Amino acid sequence: MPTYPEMALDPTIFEVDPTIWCPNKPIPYSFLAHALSTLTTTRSRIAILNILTNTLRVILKTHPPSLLPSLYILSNTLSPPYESIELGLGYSTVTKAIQHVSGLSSAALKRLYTKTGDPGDVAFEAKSNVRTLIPHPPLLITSVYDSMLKIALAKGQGTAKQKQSIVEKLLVAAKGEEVRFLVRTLFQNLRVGAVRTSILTALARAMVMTLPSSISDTSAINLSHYADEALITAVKELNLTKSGGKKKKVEDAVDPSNILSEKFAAAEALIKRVYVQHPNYGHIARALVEMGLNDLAEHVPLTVGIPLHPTLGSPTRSLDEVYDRLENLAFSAEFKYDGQRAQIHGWKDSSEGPVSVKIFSRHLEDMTDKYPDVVQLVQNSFTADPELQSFIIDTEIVAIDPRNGELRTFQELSNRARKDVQMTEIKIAVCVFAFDLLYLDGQILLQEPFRKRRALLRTRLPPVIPEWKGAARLDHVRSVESEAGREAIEEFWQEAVESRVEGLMVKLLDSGEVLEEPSNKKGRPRRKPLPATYEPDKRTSAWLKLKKDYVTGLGDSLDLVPIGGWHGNGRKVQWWSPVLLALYDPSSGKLVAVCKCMSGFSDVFYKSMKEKYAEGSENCSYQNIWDVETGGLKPHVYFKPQEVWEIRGADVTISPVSVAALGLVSQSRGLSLRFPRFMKVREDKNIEQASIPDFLAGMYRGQQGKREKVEGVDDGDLLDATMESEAQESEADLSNSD
DNA sequence: TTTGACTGCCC
DNA sequence: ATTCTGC
DNA sequence: GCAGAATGGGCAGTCAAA
Repeated sequence: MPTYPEMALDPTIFEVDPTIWCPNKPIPYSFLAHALSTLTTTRSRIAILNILTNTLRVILKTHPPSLLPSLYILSNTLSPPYESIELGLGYSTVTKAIQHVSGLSSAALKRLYTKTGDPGDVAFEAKSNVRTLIPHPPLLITSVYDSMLKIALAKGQGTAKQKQSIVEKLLVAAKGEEVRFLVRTLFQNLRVGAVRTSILTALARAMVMTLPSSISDTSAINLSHYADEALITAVKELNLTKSGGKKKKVEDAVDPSNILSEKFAAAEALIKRVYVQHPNYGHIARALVEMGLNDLAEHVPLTVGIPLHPTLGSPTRSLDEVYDRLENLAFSAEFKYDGQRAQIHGWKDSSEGPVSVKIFSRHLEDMTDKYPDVVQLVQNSFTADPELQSFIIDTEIVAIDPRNGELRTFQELSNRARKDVQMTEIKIAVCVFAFDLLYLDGQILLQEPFRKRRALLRTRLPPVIPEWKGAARLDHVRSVESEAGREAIEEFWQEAVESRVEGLMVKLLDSGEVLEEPSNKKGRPRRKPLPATYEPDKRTSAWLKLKKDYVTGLGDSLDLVPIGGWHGNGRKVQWWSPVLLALYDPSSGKLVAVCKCMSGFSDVFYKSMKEKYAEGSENCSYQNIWDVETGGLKPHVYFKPQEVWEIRGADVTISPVSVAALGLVSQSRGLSLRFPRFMKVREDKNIEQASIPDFLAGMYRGQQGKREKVEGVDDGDLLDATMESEAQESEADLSNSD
């Protein structure tokens, strides 16, 4: 194994040695493992970016074909998100393989797991005692990636064994740190403090400093993107002397480190912008390796049929906060429906040609197969408007009652089949609530203000209610504009609270300026631009999500008793996480588990919890000695019940594992909580004063009671007998005995 | 053939 | 999804 | 304020075991 350099150096000081391997020889996986291992030694963002930048520079300089597999391994993916290639293995298969290769018992591995809280660390320790007799050729970055692909592509009977054997071969060949990161990669949880954003930042910096060795003809290259030798040397000298003496005052414009920073910033912005509009490392790596940073955005453009990262909203806790943040700028308040985010692409390659449709999820998975009814709807829109050539819309797909369009729950939408769905087999009807238009007839609209995008959406893609009741509908989200006055907005919010939507999305209509948050006390307040453009991948302040769940006194709040816990993973390895929580059932005097909870605890609270319920103390047992009912939830340890916590959730759900309130709503299923999180300790309550099953059942019924018609389409047609009976059946499934 | 463990992905 | 933490 | 990490309920789909 070669001796690897110190990776955390400032990139101007780090020397890329092109002879570290034979020129153009594939790069050993041990190099990547070395880099990943170095990453885990620091939490400094600067150091992390240095390590990643230097790693990618070495790859660009010595073996550009290794760039793409390296990007996949670093980002814990195998393919672009919209091409679903999944490993299909997890704890069970990998643990079996580790067991087989290390020869350790399953109990010994469990002990290691409890101690380290990381499967990679378990494998590392397990294998550290194993002496391999036969020397193995070194693993290569490319060969590791190819093995992963092989695992992912295995299909059908007998594949579990096949996958396990590939994993075992990898583990046998892996040495030292390679074992740790190989296993973390197989678990798709690298935990090195760097995910997509850092990788893209480092890729940009690496490109600025290192022209890939694959670009031989530099005459066609615009070198202004890059830092030349002289600049790098100048910054290096500054960096080397900086620590010793005082930095000499230089004009900003000629300060070499400023010039380099600016080149970095420009390349980072470019690569990030390109990636979020066209999230495909393969296309980006190819363009970079062949043509460098030149015209990257033109080589890898936003493309109909390839998803872009959606804009996200910032959580907001009250209407007051909304007005505080947007001041007097015009906004639209929209219903936030409880369904599934969907980015829908529709296009014709020629005016007579067939219509192509793709439907992508919030995380850019291709779910076209799940919604043939929506595909049909889109195709009909093209038929209805022969002028239409292409579009990308942002929508929420919501389950509806096919008879009248009433909204149904998220849980009902979840019941839809996902693969190879045939039109004739659809059981859950949907409405597509469109709220944004990103692309129309070959024009990218991201830079247009929301008011304009929305106007185009409304005129070019009008609502559709097909004749057949089970067909997908198209509608626009219901909204009220700030121009209608605060009272109208309050009223609209009230309507949202009382109906089956999650709350409101408040969106800036025109680009403007707002007061910057007074982050440091002495800085005087400044105006900061707030664009109303579509910002892929950003949690923007121009979109505020106001969920009733966030607003104090509106969400569902329960007082529950902690009755057990699990050993935490990763950074929570020394604490109990998650914690099992229970209702108090006065009729039996027993505590009944409702849900697990891991959100809302501060580190300080975790520490005190671990002290109070210390392993081996009288408050903590491996057996269920306090006789609590946990249903399908089996914690590692049981707590002596003694306190009450306020727990908040967004909804009450019918649960396949919970036995809380069993028999009150359904004969066979209990109730649980969606998005549970810890609010505070109820010092004033003892465990007999915790919430009871009747209370939880009442909350569930309250939710079900909200059946007002809330969407905008009016529809008084006759009922379709078939769909009606099906709808009632599915409702019976959910809300009553089964 | 049915059941159940496991995985991936919605929120 | 939600939430907390370090930079 | 960003970036990262650690996890929630619950569904369909896949494959192995019963």
